[in-house]
Amino acid sequence: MLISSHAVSVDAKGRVSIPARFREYLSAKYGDQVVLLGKDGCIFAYPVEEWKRRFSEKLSDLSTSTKEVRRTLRRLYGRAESCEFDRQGRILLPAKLRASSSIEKEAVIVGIENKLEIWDRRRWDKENGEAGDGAADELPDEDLIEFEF
Amino acid sequence: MLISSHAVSVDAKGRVSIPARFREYLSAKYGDQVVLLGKDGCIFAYPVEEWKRRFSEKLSDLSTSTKEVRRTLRRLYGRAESCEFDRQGRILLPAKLRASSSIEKEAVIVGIENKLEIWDRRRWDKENGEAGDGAADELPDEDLIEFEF
DNA sequence: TTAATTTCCCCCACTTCTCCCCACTAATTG
DNA sequence: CAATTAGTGGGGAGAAGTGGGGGAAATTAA
Repeated sequence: MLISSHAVSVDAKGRVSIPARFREYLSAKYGDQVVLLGKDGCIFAYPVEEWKRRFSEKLSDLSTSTKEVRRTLRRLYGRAESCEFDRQGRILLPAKLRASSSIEKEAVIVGIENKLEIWDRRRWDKENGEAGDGAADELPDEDLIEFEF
Repeated sequence: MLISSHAVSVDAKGRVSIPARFREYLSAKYGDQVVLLGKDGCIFAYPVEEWKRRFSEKLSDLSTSTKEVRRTLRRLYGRAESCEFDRQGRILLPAKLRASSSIEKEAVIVGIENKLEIWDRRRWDKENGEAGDGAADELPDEDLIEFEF
């Protein structure tokens, strides 16, 4: 299971190091290929098997006979990017996705169960960080969480 | 699995470079021959085996005794074009198909599971791009996707 | 049948980008 | 505190994308 967040830097070539713990888990369980998808102002990184499970498998049997289905597939696949770890355990974030998620020099990588999210650090702090406004108290009550998400 | 979109240029002779990742996947899995078919204002490119799987095999079983079936086959096969990669990994888009899909100088090639789509860049941006209309939010929610189709 | 024209495809040259490798620094562990 | 691992950064080789020249093949015309 993936969990926790790490601040990392984005180098001039647009690469980010995937924290070792995440990488070990991903490689062992899924292999080195991940699928990136810009969403919610950040980048989702699915292990490719996880992507297939969530999307391909559900969609591949669907008839493509309606225009609406073809359109949805286009948007989903067209915005995704497949990429692999380099030998240093980094991935290259395509310029397109960096732009759409405002990621420049500092990023935050968050492990969420079986995918990663990659955020621009400022945006992460602003939207999800624990700025001194007692945000910690805003965490959902465990007893309620199962109904809320 | 094919995934992601790439902007490419169309040269004066009507050729487009198929991005290396797509080409590798296609050649390894299917060989070098693809079948082009104009549809939805773009060009669909099926690996020939995929074409056969989708159409030939399903249709050859059908009786050709009805006029309606014969007519459908005529339209499908009549509009399709077979072509191969050249040594530089490019394909020549027949003028007919370029015209019907408005492809001129800039194109976008999209990998969608097991086929490619080739779009005029402007049309792609307009119909499927992420212009600031919050289009990203239109992506299907993973959890809902199975119920939507 | 030959000549003229067009189409297509191979090859080459150039630019850009990707990824490997190496080196350095920071952090972690024993 | 030493030793190992993790993260960061850049140089450079090779691959990928682009565009054009030229020749072979096919088509059309004479």
